[in-house]
Amino acid sequence: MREKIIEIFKKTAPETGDIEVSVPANDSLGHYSTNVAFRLAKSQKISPVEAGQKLKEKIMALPDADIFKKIDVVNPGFINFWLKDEVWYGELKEVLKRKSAYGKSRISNHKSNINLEFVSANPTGPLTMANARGGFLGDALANVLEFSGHKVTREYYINDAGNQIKLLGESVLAELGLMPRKAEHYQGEYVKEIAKQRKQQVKKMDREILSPELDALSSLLGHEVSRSFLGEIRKSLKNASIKHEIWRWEAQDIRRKKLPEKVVKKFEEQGLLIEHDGALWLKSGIVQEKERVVRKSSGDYTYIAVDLAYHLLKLRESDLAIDIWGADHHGNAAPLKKGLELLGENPGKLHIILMQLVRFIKDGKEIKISKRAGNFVLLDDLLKEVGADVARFLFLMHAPETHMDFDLALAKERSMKNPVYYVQYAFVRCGAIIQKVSSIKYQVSSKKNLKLLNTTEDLMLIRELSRFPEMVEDTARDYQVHRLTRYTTDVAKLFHNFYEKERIIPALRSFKSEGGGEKDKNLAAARLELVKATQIVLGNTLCLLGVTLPTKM
RNA sequence: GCGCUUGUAGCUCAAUUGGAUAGAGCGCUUCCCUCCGAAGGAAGAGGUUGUAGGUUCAAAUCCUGUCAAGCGCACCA
Repeated sequence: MREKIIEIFKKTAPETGDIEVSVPANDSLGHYSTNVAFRLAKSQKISPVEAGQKLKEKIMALPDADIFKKIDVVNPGFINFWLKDEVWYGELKEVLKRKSAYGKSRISNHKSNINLEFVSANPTGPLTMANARGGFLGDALANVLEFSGHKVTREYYINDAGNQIKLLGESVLAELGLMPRKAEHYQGEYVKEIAKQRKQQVKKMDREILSPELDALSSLLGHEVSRSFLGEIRKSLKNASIKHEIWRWEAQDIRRKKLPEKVVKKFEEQGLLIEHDGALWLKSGIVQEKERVVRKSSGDYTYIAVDLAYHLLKLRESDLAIDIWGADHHGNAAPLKKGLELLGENPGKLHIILMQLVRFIKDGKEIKISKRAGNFVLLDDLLKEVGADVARFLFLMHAPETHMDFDLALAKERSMKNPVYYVQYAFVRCGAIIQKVSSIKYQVSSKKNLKLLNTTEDLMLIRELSRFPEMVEDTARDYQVHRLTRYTTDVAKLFHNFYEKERIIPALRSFKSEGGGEKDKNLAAARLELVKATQIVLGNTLCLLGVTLPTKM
C-alpha cells in the first residue's frame, strides 16, 4: 500500500527525493499521510499548504490516482490520503492468495549476503539468562532478513583460545588442590561439579605430561572442559529454538591460519606501530586516545588483533556483517571499526547492535549474574521457569537499547494475562472458528463477496493486516524486531474486537425464519475469509519471531 | 576523571527515526457471557516526556548545561 503511494510521488514529484509515508494515529487524518510538502515548501519558498495543494492537483491528474477515495491537504501542511475500499479488499485477497508467503519480499535486487553473529558466549560455562536476549533477537532477526529475501548466515563465534580457557583449566586444578587458587579463577558450583567429574582424567593427564608444566596442563584441561561446555550450550540453544549454522573457532579458524599476524603486518607497513618492552603497540590516537597493544611481549596476539582478523574475514565473505553484542562490550566497537578502516575495509559494512543488559528481578531483588563468581542463573532454568514462548516474546517486545527489567515472578505469575497468550489466544480463536465452520452445513450464494465487509471493525482489521509487508520491510532495514512483536498485539487487539462484535457461526447456521437472510449469510462467509487472513498474518508474524502457534490453549 | 547507553502514567515499556490530540499492557474504578472459548470486550481515572536553556512551521526525539541510573576505560577476552 505504502509502496503504491511512494510510486505515485516518484512520478509526480521526483524532485522531492526519498518520501516518507506514515500511518497517522487517527483515522480522521487519513489512512496514510506524508510530510513532503514541508520540504518542498522550503526549496520553493512557498507555504507548505500551497505546496501540498500543487502536489495534490498533480496527483489527481494521474490515472493511478483512482486508488484514492480522498486526498486532503491540511494545516500545517500534511497531505492525507484515503484509499478506496476496493483497494483494501484487493490486499485482503492478496493475503488469502499468498498465505504463508504473504509479506515475503519479491524485490530481488536488494538481496545481500548477510553474516549475522550472535550469542557467541565463551565456552567457559553454561549459557545464562544474560545470553537469552541476544539469542532470541539474533534468531528472530535472521528470520526477518531471510523473509525479506536476503541470504543470511547465522554464526556463533567460539573464543576457544587465549587466557580464559587456561583460566578455566586452572580453576579446575585449583578446585582439586593441585595449584593455589587465584582471584580471577572461575568459581561456583559448576566448577566444583566439573572437578569432581574430571578427577580421574586429570590424574591421568598429570602423569602423561612428563614434565608436568602447570600451564600446559591447565590449557589442555581448559580445552577439554570448554568442549564439553559447548555441547551443553548447543543443547540449551536448541531448547530455546535458537538456530546457528556456522560455528567458527578462534583457535582453528583465525589463529592457526595466522590471520592476526597479517593484521599486525599491515599496521606495521603503514608505520602505525611502536615497540615498548618487546610488545607491539598501536600508536596513541589511532584507534583510541591511549596506545594499545596488538602483540604481547610473549608473542601472543591481543584481543583486538584477533578480532580485527576475524571481522576482516567475515566482511570478505559477505556484503554485510551484523554483530549482536551485550552493552558490556560497547567499548570495543569504535576501535574495531577504526581498525577495519585502517586495514582498507569499509567499516560501514559492519553493523553492531548493542543490546543493553537485562536486570533480572526475583522477589523484588536483583539477581546478579556473573560467570566468574559462579552465581548465575541458567538459560535452561529460565525456559523451564517461564516457558520458551513467554521468555522470547517478553524479550522481543523491547527495543535493544532499553535497560529492561525482567521480573521472573511476574512473567510466571501473570502468565495468563501475558501478552504472548493474548496474541496466541487470538490465533487460536481464528483456528477454532475455521475448524467449527468446516463441520457445519450451510449454503451461501457467494463465499467471497468481500465488499460486504464494511463495518469499522472489519475495515480496521483489514488495514492492519495489510500493513504486514511494510512492517517486515521496515524491520529488515532498521533491525528493530520489537516492531513486529508490538504489531502482533495490535492485530490481536483488533481481532478480539472484531470477534466480540460480529458472530459468524450463528449467522451461517440461522434459518430464514429466524431473520437470517441471504445477505447475512454472505456477510458471515466474507467475515470467515477475514478470519482466515488474520490467522495467516498472525501466524506469519509469530513464525518470524519464533513463537509457537498453538491449536488450543 | 573520561567515554557509551538510558531517564516517558503507580509499575513494565511503545511512539513509524523531527510530525498532527504522547500510546499499550499490568495495577485501580465501573459495566458486558441464553450467543464461534470471558486466557475476551466496553467505559473511566492516571503525563509540565528527570531538569534548565537553545535550534524551527513542528521537539519525548536534534544541540548545550545539569541531575540520576546501567555499562565500559588491561601485555583479559
